[in-house]
Amino acid sequence: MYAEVIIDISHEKLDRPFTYKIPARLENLVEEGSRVDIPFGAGNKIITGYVIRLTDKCSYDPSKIKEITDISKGSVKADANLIKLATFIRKTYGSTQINALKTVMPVKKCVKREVNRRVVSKMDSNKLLCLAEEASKKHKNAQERLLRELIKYPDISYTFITGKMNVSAQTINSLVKNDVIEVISENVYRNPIKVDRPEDTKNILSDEQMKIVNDVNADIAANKRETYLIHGITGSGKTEVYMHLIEDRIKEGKQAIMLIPEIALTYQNLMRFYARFGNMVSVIHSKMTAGERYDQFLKVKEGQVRIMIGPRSALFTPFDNLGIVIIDEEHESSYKAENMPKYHAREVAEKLCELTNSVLVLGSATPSLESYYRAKQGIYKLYKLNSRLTGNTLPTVYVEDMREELKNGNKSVFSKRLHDLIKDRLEKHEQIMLFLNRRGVSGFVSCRECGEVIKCPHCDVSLSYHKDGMLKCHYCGYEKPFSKICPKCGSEKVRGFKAGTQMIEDFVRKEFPYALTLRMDADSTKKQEDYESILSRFSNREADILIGTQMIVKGHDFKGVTLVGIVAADMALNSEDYRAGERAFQQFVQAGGRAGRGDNPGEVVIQTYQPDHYAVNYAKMQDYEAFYEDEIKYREMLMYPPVGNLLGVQITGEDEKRVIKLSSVISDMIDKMPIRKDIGKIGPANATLSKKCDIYRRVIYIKSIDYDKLILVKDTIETETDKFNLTKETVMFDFNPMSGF
DNA sequence: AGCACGCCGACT
DNA sequence: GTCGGCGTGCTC
Repeated sequence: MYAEVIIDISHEKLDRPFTYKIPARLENLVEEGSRVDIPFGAGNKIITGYVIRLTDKCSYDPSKIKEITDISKGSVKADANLIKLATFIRKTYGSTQINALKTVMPVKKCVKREVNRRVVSKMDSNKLLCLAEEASKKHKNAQERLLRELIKYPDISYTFITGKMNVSAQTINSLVKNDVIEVISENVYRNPIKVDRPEDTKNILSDEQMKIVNDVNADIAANKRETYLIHGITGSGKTEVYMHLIEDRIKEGKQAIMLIPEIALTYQNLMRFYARFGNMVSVIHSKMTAGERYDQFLKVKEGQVRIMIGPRSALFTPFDNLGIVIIDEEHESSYKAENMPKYHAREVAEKLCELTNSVLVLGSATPSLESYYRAKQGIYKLYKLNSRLTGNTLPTVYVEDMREELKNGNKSVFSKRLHDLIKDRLEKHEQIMLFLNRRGVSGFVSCRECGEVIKCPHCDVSLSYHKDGMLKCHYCGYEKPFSKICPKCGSEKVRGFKAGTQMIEDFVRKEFPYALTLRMDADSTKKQEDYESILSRFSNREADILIGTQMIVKGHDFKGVTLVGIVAADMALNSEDYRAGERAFQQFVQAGGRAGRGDNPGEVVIQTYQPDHYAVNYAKMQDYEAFYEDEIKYREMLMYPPVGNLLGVQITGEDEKRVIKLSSVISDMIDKMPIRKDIGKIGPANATLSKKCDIYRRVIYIKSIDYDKLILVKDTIETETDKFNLTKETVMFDFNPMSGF
């Protein structure tokens, strides 16, 4: 017997099956999906590979065929469906076979828990100095170095000592023995969510909810496999529908996968599932180690776990009898993978359901254009949940024209209405959320004399001013002290334009000194715990106002919030890629969904310089349908997804001239292709972020009605550029990108 | 990706 | 006459 093996080296030239002989002792142990150790290359180096097929004859010179060494220890074989899924991913998103396999395979990597070790001094500095001098006399150089460092910093990270300071673990241990220092280890990752079971509040379904559950169940009973899109406004009880559908599949002896955006993977959101289903539920999240994730998959294999909840990777849970896949907040961009293979969870889920004869349920308050388009075409079945369960009305939305405010002499960041409403809510002790867009989160620094903007030397972005007197780059972390002197004209007129969450916080403090504020952005939430603690503090009403970026929009329920302010809506409207309108509309509606989830009705204020923008208008009316009709016309006209398809080609490298040259060579290549007349080309041009961490970035976009033509374009570019043997430049592809490069 | 084979320059 | 540079090609 022979096995076709994909080897674990990610290179196009090796991206094909290699045939190996199965030795007699492994005869019945090697199966499709097994992870095996194999000798490879002239040096017969042992590497791992994945068996994708078993066969009894081989088309290769038998004398050259080698034997499989062994089945990899600690591996779980992937079932045939996962391999088919990998093949689908390889074809659709153009990655290597091994990368596709690796994304779907339950692999046990290092079991080691990631820990953060610190060395802490147990002595005061005088004692340390004595010890250091003593060590010096005895020529214990390493010990002396460490002791002197400890005088300055009594708390140093372990890796810094063994790495940068070049002090061995031996030295550290001897100091630990003498009770001079101690080593403290702490887990970097938070513990998997603990289960205590609150009361299960199984709600009686409304007629709208009941209809969905009944329809889906009827289809399944009739052995019809459909995809359902639930368009339900925020607070309309989608989760209850999901739970009923899952429960019914469990009763049939089947299993369920539910995807939720990473950001919504919080304790409070998961509690309801634990309450209803107990330890049948398992959760994976991105902060888990590969080992922890693998353990969850083991529990699945043992049959303990029947419901998996998690981000897009939960799709690859090795269930043997899957019945349903649910994708909540299906419009979320986090369902698209950001590194290779750049798959979209919705599309992969569709394929998975087809392979396993499962049903797919998508839910969102603001469906993606893709899904709604399919629903309109009758590919998906569309359902609406139009009433909020608590009977609350939708929030009132005000659009404030900031040009008018300026004309009326209001130079503050808040319009009169927002200012008055904040004051009103503070008096009533109700909570407020203020949003700012991700882009432009931080203020920039420029010279008032010549207009020079201080930029990062490594990236094409302006540096932002921080309270500690430093200028920082949000992309590469570069920082330098702030200086008043302009590097270009030499004047002393360099000033910061604060435009971020910090500025809003300062402004609120000045304007409403008695209000308690919390701020949430990339700076204040370095660690996951910070993020969660801010949210729970706000939820416990420890603050009146939460100021943040997009991250606070998503799926969090704060009962006390009755006012939401979108301080600068324009940043969402004015980004250049074709999804800007869709994203802006989604953000406005989702933000509005945060207001008035408790007993009091909510109000939303959108501040903008473009009050007539269609996304603003439809958000004001809370009219998804009308927004869709407008947006789809624009996509149709320009053949953008979901009507057409788009391939992003990104060319990156350190040498700007070479990158420009390569991008135009690739552009010419495309022009010479026989199918040129069937496809559209945009570019080459600089990427939106034209330089990041000293890497120059250029992009070309290809438009085509036919997805397969894009695959052809990608394959052609790949094989052609392969011939150049590029070492310094890289070419990357993104099918139907979610955002511009 | 890694490793071997192979064909040219500066050294004992 | 030899050691070693890394260009080209193959890996079941």
